[in-house]
Amino acid sequence: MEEKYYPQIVEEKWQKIWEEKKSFRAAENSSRPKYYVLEMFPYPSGRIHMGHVRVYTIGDVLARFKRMRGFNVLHPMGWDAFGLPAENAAIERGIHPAKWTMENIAYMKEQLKKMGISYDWDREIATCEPEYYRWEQLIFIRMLERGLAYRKRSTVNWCPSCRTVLANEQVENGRCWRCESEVTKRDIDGWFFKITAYAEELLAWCDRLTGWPERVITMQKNWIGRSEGAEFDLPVAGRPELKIRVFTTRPDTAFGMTYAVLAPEHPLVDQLITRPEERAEVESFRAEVLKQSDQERVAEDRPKRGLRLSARVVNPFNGADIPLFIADYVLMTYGTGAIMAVPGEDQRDWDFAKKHGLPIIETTQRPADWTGEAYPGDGVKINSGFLDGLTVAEAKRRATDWLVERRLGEAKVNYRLRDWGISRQRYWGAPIPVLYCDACGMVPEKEENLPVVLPRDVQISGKGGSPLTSHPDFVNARCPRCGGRARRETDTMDTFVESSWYFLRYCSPRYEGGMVERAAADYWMPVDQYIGGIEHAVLHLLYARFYTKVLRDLGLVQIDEPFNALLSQGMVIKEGAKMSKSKGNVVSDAVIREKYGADTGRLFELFAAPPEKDLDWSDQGVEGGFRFLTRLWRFVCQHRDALVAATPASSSDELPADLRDLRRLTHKTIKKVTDDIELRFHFNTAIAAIMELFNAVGAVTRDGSASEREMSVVKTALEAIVTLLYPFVPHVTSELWENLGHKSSLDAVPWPSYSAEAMEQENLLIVVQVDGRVRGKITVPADASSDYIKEEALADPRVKGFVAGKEIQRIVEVPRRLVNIVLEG
RNA sequence: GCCCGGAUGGUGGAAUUGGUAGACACACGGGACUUAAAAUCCCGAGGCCCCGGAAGGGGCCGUGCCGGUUCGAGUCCGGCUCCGGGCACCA
Repeated sequence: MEEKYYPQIVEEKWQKIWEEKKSFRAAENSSRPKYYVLEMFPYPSGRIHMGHVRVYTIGDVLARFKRMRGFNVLHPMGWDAFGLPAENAAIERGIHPAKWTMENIAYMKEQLKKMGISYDWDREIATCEPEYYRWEQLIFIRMLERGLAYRKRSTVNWCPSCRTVLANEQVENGRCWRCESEVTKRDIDGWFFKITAYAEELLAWCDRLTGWPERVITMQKNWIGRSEGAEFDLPVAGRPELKIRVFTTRPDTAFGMTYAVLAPEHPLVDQLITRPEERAEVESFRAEVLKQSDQERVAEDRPKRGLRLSARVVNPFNGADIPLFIADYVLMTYGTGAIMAVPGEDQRDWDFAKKHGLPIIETTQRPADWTGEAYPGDGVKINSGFLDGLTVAEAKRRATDWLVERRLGEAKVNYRLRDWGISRQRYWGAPIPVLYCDACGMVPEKEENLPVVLPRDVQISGKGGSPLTSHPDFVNARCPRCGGRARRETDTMDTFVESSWYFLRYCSPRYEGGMVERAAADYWMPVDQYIGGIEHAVLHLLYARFYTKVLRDLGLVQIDEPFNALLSQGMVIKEGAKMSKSKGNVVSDAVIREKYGADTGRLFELFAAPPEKDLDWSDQGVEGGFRFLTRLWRFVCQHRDALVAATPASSSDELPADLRDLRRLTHKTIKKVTDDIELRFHFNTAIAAIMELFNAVGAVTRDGSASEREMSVVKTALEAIVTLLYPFVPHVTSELWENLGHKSSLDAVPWPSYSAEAMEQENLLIVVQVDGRVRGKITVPADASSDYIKEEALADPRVKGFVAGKEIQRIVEVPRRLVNIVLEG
C-alpha cells in the first residue's frame, strides 16, 4: 500500500474491476426485494460538469446503500437524445445531429464512469434510436385510435427563435423554456395529446403521492387548476336563436350580474353585430387585442379595455336586460370564453364597471370592517331574490339547482390544464407515424411498417422549416390503406414524449415484442426513488404521470403512477449563480478528478448541504474533503499490520472506559448513518457523524503505541467507518477495505448492524436547569432513580448557589436528559 | 395579488418528538515540527461584561423583527419584515 493517497490510481483500478465483474448489473430473478432508483436522464449536450454531477452522486449513494442493505437494485442510465441543441449544433458547425449526439453520449458516458456512478450500463438507452422510438410511434397510433391523440388547428405558442411550437407548459413568463425568446401566437395544424381527459385523475392522485415534496404537488395542482362552478346560457335579447354560454365559480352572485363579456375572438361575436359601422369597430378592437403577445396581455395593472356591442343579453335569474361587451380581460382559452360580470364580487369586473360607468350591485353582506372594493368573501346573500338569507355555499348549490331544474344550465368543473401540443416543426425528433392520402385523408402508418425511421441524409440549413419537408423519399409515400399517393407527416414529436416513458424501457431495454416486457415492468415498477431538478416539477413529471396512466389503460402496465417518491435536488451555485456553461462559472469534473479524485468531488457535494438545498461551491470545501480522505488513508497505512492482525471487539466487557466509549460511538454512528441515509437523505450529517467517529479513533491512537486490546476496538470502528463511507466514496473505501485484509470486495459486503448492548450507556449526563436556565451538569449511573438524580442535581455547588434561600416550587424531570428546578415567583 | 419555501457565528451547515443552540467542516488565530516554506499535527474561538497575578471561574445577551403559550421555544401560536421559488385578468 502506497504511503501517499493517489486517488487516480485507486479509482481507475476499481472502475475497471466493477466493469469487468459487471458489479451493478440488475436481474429480475432475485429473492431480494427490488429497489429502483433513478436520476432524471440527461440531454447529451456536450460535457457534464460538477453542477451536473450532484444529482448522479445522490442517486449513486442510494443505489450503493440499498445494495448493501440487501436490495436488488436497478440503477440505469440513458440519454434524452432528441432535441433542438443537436440541430443548432448542426447548423453552426456543419456536423450531423446524430453524430454530434453520439459523440456527446460517448464522452459523457466516460465522465459518469470516471465519477464512479454505479450504473447497469447494459441497460443504457438513447431515445434517438429507432429501436426506442418505434414503440412511441406504436403507442401514438393506439392513442389515435382512442381519441387520445388528435389533430386540430389552433392558436399555438410559437418560438420564433426555435421556429417551433411550444406546449403551454414550455412557456415561462411568455418566453421559451429553452432559449428564452419571447413567444408569439400562430394558427397552425398540429397534434395533441388529450391530457385533459386525465385531469381529474392526475389531480386526485396528487394527494396520494406521499413521497413527493409538497411544493411539487402544489405546483402540479395549480397547473391542473380545477375550479368548480356552473355553466349556463344568457339569451340574447330579441334573438331567441342566440345564446351565450358562460361559466362561473360563483353562481350565487348571478343577481349581481350587471353586464356580460365575450372574449374578442369568441365565434359568436360576428353574429351579434347589427350595425354596419359596428363591424369595423369590432374588427379593429379585435386586431388590437390579438396582436399583443400574451406577455403584454397579462402585464401588471393593465387597464381593462372593452367595446360595447349593440346586442344585449338577458339575465335568466331576474330577467334583467343587460349590456354586452367584448373585452381583452376575458380569455377564449378558459371556460366558455364568455363571462357573466358581477362587479360587486369580482375585482376585475369592478375595475371594468367603474371605467365604463356600469352599475354595481352587492349580493353578499360585507363584513363591518370591509374597506375594499369588490368583495369576494363569505357572507349572507342580499339583493338576490330567492337566494336572500343563504350563505354563499348554500346559495351556490341553490342557484345551480335552479338552473338545472329549468334546463338553463348545469354544474360544471373547469380546468386550467390544456391539451398537450406535441407537434414540433423540427428535424431531430421522433417522426409522427401518420400519412395524408389524397383519397383516404389522414391515415396512420401500419404497425408492421414501424418504425417510421427518421432519415439521416438531410440538409440542415437553418433557413426555417423542417428539413424533412424537402426530403422527397421521406415525404412521398404510399397510403397504407389504399396504396395510392400519400404525403408523410413531417412534424416530429415533442422530446418530452420520449422522457415520458424511458423509465419503463429500462425494465426491459432490449425487448423486441413491445414497449415493455410485462413481467419486467411488473417486477421493477414503480420507480422507488426518482431524483431530479425542481425545473421539471410541472413539465416532465406531469407528462410522465399522464403517459403512464395512458399505458395502464392500454394494458401495458399495471401501475397508476410511475414514481413512488421524488427528491428534488438543489442547484449547485458558484459566485452567486447556478453553475452553467452559459454563465461561465463551471467547475470541470476532469480538473477535480486530476487534482483530488472523483471520491473527493463526490464527498464535497454530499457533505456541503443536504440534497434538497442549493449547494454553494467552495474550492476550500473540496480541499477539506480531500484532507479527510487523505487522513483516513494515512491512518490505515500506518496501522495496517496491527489492524489486519487484530480481532474485532465483540463485547464491551473488561474494556476500559475510553474504549467502551469508542465502541459505543461506533455503534451509535452506524445507527445514525443508517437512519440519515434511509429515512432523511441527510447525507451531510451522515458524513459528519463518520468524521466524528474517525476523530475519536484518532484520539485513542494518538500516542502511537496502541495495545492489542485498543487495536481490536479501533479495528471495529475503522471497519465501520470504511463501510459506512462506501456509498459516498466507493473507490477509496474499496481500496482500504482490501488493504485491511478482506478478500471479498466492499460492494458485496452487507451494511453494518448496530447492537443495543454496545450502545448501552453506563453513565448519563444530566443537564440541570434552574428556572429553565442551564446551571449545571451531573453524571449519574444509567439506572439511577429519579430521586437520586434530583438529589444529585440539588447537591451541585453551582445549582445550590441559585437555589439558596428560595423555595422550590417543583422539579421537572425529562428522563435521561435533564431536570429543571422551578423556583417560586 | 395568491400559493409554497426559507432566514441560525466570519462561511457552508447541525440541533430528527418543545429539553445543553452552534455538531461536522471551511476560513481565521496561536503553537509544535522545519534553516525556511509547504504539508502535517496540537490548541483556541458566538457577542458583551465581571472576578483573578495566572491557570481558571462567573454573569448577561444571542437562532430576521414584535408579542404570546410553556418549568423550558431555533422548534408551537398570532402579527410583521426581508429573501427565494411557483402561479397569475382562470371568470
